[in-house]
Amino acid sequence: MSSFDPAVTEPRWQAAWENAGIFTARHDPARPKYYVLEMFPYPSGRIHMGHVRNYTMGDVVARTKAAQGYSVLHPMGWDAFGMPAENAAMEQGGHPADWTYANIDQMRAQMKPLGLSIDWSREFATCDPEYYGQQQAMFLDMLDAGIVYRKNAVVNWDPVDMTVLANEQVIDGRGWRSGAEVERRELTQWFFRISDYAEDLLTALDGLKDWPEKVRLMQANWIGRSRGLQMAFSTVGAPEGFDRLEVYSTRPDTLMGMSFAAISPDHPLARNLERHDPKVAAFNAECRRIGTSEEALEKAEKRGFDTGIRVRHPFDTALELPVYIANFILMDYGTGAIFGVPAHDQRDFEFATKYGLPIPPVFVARGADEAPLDEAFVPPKTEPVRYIRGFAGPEEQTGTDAIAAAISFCEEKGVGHGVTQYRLRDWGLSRQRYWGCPIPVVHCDACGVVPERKENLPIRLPHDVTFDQPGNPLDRHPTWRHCACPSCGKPARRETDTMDTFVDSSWYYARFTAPHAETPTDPVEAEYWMNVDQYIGGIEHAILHLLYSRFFARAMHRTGHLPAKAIEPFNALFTQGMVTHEIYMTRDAQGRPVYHLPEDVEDGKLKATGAAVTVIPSAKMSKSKKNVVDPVNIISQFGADTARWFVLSDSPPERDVEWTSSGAEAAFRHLTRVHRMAHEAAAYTSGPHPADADLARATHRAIDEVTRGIEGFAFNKAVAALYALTNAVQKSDAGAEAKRTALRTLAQLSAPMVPHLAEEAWHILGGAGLVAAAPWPKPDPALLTDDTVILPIQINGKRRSEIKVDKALPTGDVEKLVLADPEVVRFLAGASPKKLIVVPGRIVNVVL
RNA sequence: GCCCGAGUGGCGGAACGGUAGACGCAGCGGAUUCAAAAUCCGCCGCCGCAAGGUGUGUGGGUUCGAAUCCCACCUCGGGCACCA
Repeated sequence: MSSFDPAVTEPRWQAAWENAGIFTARHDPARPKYYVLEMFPYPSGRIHMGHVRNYTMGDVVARTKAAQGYSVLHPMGWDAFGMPAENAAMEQGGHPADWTYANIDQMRAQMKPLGLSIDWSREFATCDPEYYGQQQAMFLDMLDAGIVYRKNAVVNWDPVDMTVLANEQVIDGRGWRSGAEVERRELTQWFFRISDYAEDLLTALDGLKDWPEKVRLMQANWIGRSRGLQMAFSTVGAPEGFDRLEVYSTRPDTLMGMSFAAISPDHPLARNLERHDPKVAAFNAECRRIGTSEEALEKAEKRGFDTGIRVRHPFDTALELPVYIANFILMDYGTGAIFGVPAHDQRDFEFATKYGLPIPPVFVARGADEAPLDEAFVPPKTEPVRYIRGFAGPEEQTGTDAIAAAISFCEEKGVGHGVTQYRLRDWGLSRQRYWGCPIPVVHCDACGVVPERKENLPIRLPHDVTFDQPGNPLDRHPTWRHCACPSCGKPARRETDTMDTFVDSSWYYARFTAPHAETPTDPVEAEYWMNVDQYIGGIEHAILHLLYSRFFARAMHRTGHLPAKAIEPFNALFTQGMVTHEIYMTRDAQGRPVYHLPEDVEDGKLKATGAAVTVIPSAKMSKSKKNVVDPVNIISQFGADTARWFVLSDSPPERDVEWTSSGAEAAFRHLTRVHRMAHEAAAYTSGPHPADADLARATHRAIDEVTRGIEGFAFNKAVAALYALTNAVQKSDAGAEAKRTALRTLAQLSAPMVPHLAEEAWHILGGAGLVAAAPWPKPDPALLTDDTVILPIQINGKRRSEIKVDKALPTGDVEKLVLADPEVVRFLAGASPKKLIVVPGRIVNVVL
């Protein structure tokens, strides 16, 4: 009997699959198709356990669907543009393209031993000119269709490095390299009109039945539809042209509780004032140092600057209220100006407290009297409250009703009008960086902004660039930006901004259906393969990537690149958890923490020195904490099947899984056991046995549980069912043929998870052909049900006894048996029960 | 700060509102072995000799019955528009 040696068998079966060509996606109109996609990786250079988990899950689905008779598309590619390649070029020299393609080669070489059922013939990288050229073609179509436009927007500007910084490069308001205080700068940038699709993107969420509810909720909140009042205050003492101040509020019912107005530091009025008043300029500059991220703005201490300007209250024009510039007002939302109602908004409350403004309550809880507040009173809008400073609708009403009444009232009085607003902002796609898809437009002194001609695509990135100085190398390239105007032919300049990498990942799923087409998509292939039937990736992409992809599919449809059915490109979504590991730490002489790789630690001690390590609870694997397990090492030690089996075991896929060496060893042990059992069963000689029927039952129960586990994305439960079947075969007295049959089924059911071992076992047990090509087993319903059932008996909700009854026994007979049960008799002590609840086939509860 | 999740034995977890702890890990006992490894068999929430009690982050509530539903809170994680 040969021993279990994955290092030998895994490459052998991978070669067998390749020779059979069974993973090549085939456009076969006679068969239903199934498109499985995992979020493609960024080519960092090394795969990590998170990748293994993600791709193994997709592989389980792909292999199961293939066995169930679908024509499966399961592709792989690379999200290859982005900042890390430029950072590497700056830090280590070299070129982003060389770095990226070398990383791709390494990662592909690390992935192939996993034995994934991927159609590698469809592989591409988003930095391939063949890919980004088609992206440029779509950009031009979208420009033509009015989906793309230019406007000014703020960026983080590092005044020392003279470069634009990403939010993650701004640390405590300073540039990560230069340490200089970051400024906000306005640049003219390209935008997608995603906000035009806000309503559709919101309402269509209801149709995404196979998406996690939490993702739909997060997207709905992100889009943030609100109904409110837009109105103008007349101003006193404002500069010319600012005699009115437009505000938007979702709580117009609280208008009588207003004690100030506030505008964004980027509001036109604030900008006007700062030109004449150095104090305003200084305050605004201070605000702009917070950066551009909403998180930073919200967390910053609330500060304001009294402009001296006043606004008149629309319902009491004698009342004049101060206008502040405030650092927490966003220019992008509403009109960039608000009226502050401190009694019913916590931010306004803090602001009013700080600046000594009045806090008049508009409403109080039902039955309560007006009293000074020590925090804002913000009950749910659905809760009825009593309005003491209301002006529309009854005294007692819900916030929702009061808002509607306030809008109607204001519209009647001509004070303002009801509007529907969205929090969702247009998608800025311009990046002042080299390693991205060039935006295919030309700036001509005579013709303005001119789209490049499609026949000139792709506009390729120049290779001869350097990263020895900060800023965008495209800007300082000696020749690249000089070109002829596509319209008038005179000398002109190329756009040197490139596209946000979210653009690249917003349509790769469509490109996989025809990766080498001469147009962005091939209508015939897109029609057959779209949509993605199952998309799998991290929850961190719940909002941006998925929302952008949903928008882009709509934009592609409008420009003729996708069929109507593909505007929601992902039929089903699954978001998987992270792979975590304990962190091992010691301290150096200065008391600073020093982290250690798991492979250098044994029994809580460093292998090298024997020093005890501090164990910090599990966290996401990260290089800085060194709590990483390299899949390459695991594969060389145990084989790919062990890594695959581990990441599917124990934890539910949507939750984090903690990697432990004992778990990996257990996985390996289990696979070894199955291998050994296959050999033993193959050598068995014994006739039929009465236990054969029980084993068949166990087998069919496993078919049922594993199939439901896989289809319900509960791989951990499928794994548990496979353990149970393995145990059942081991303990069974069944005859040789019955055991072989059970083990062949075990091999089939295991094949999506541990495909190499499954092939090996299938082969040993005399299965025909490849198990990867064998049809998925179906459970026999007759073998799934039991005639008798154990019925637990509760007394006052506590389990006290049980009876074994025929499943079909009428409730009346069950009641008689229950009342005769010794435990029940003992508890009743002669009395009769108050109530007797029989849930047929499940439980009995006796209420005393 | 705002939005969204998650919390069950020593550990990972299982459980249509119906026997809490399936399955795995660790641990303990036994078989096999000259011995060990490997393997196999059994036990295993906590308190208790037992009877029994108790138990799903905390505190309330709904229900014949709550890990599951509702309210409040605590802790941890994801996202916050230029990280991917």
